[in-house]
Amino acid sequence: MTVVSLASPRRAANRRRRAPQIIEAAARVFAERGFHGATTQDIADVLGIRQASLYYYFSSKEEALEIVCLKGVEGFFEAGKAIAAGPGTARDRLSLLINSHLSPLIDRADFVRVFQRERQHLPAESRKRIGRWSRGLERIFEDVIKEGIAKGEFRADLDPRMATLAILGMCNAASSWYRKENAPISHIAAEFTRLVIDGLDKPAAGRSPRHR
Amino acid sequence: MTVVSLASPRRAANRRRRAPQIIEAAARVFAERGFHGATTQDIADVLGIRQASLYYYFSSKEEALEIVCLKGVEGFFEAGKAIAAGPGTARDRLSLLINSHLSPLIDRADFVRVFQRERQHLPAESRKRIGRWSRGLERIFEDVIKEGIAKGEFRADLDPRMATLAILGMCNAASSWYRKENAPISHIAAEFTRLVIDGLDKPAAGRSPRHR
DNA sequence: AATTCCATCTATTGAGCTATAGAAAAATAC
DNA sequence: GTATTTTTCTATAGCTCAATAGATGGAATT
Repeated sequence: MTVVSLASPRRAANRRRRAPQIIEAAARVFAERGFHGATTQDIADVLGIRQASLYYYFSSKEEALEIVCLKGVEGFFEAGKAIAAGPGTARDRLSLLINSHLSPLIDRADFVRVFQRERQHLPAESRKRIGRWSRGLERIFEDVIKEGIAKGEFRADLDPRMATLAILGMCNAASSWYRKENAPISHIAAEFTRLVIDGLDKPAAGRSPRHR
Repeated sequence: MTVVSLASPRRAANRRRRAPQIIEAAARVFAERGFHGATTQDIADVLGIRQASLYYYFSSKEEALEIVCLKGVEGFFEAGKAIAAGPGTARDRLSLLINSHLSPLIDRADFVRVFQRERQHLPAESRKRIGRWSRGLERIFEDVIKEGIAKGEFRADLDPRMATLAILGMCNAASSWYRKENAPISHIAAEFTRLVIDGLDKPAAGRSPRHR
């Protein structure tokens, strides 16, 4: 009978260290050239290994894309749900949502970018699964906005769907310019929040600030 | 000596009718699958002709992409410049800019989408040329916002660069959802404008509306 | 009717890419 | 230090795709 050798701690650790490097390289290359524009050779070049060696870590290019996309959304949804269900005014929670939506750019920009732009090229199965999360996140924003309207914090004549799409579009776009602009995420989030809540307009003189 | 026969009106007209169809098919396919994900066979299928026949109309797939991208920006910049230089308050002009930026979605959505997402795959030469237009458009928005601040219409504590990127991101994102949402462009533009100028916040009771 | 020109077709080349098979080397265990 | 397991390598099969060359049929021209 075959003795199934338990993976030794050290071996498992090695692999656990290597696999993420492979996926990070894939994320970088996919982010730069797009899924179909990138070759597995490009990924191997980043790592300094042979193209075929990659297939020890994933069994197809599409699987690599799926792993990258998963890392691009994971956390997003849970964090959002917690914020939406948490305490505070709709304003407060919307502000936190914007922050939470932007902060993965700090350390996972390539993953987020790939998730945003390349998930359409996933095989139907995983695309649907990931699409569900995405729509879930939309709803979280939309519900907070609706609540804000219902509670009289936000304008009643607002189209909450449009507002949601506007805010998400604004945040998502940041993934494509935030490197070039080198503004800290905290600043971007603060400006976005203020813009969304108060607008560009200057309050007329002699009035007290509405909040804060 | 060779007699160069002038293109007959009818023939020229035929070609003038056909070439745009070819490019429209390319736009559709590029928009759907991305430049590298799309094959020339896909384009030919839309038109019901053979793959090789396309090369009568363009000399490479990249050239087709360039033509599509050009149709995706043409007009944008001129229209924006005219609005920015025109009459009205900064508020008014910003509103017009948002409108003008969204309206090509009505009849050129695929072209706009391809311009936004696939222009990175153009050869260096044309990518730079098109990038220049794009940055020009950013400046138009940014200048109007700066003017609004200078004239006291907009908040003085605003970061005009962030505001510009926020507004453009918001508008550009519309190309990826406006078909599904079936809201008329005029409504989207109106909601976006209001959001950007006034924000989500409900003015405190007892105050007069700030404008309009 | 003969000729010229246009649009599309058939056929094919050649390059580039993913993925597999099996060998080699490196790391780890006994 | 020998055996085992993990990781990477070489080699290549098999496919897809962009692009070229030259033929064909029909419309327009003379």
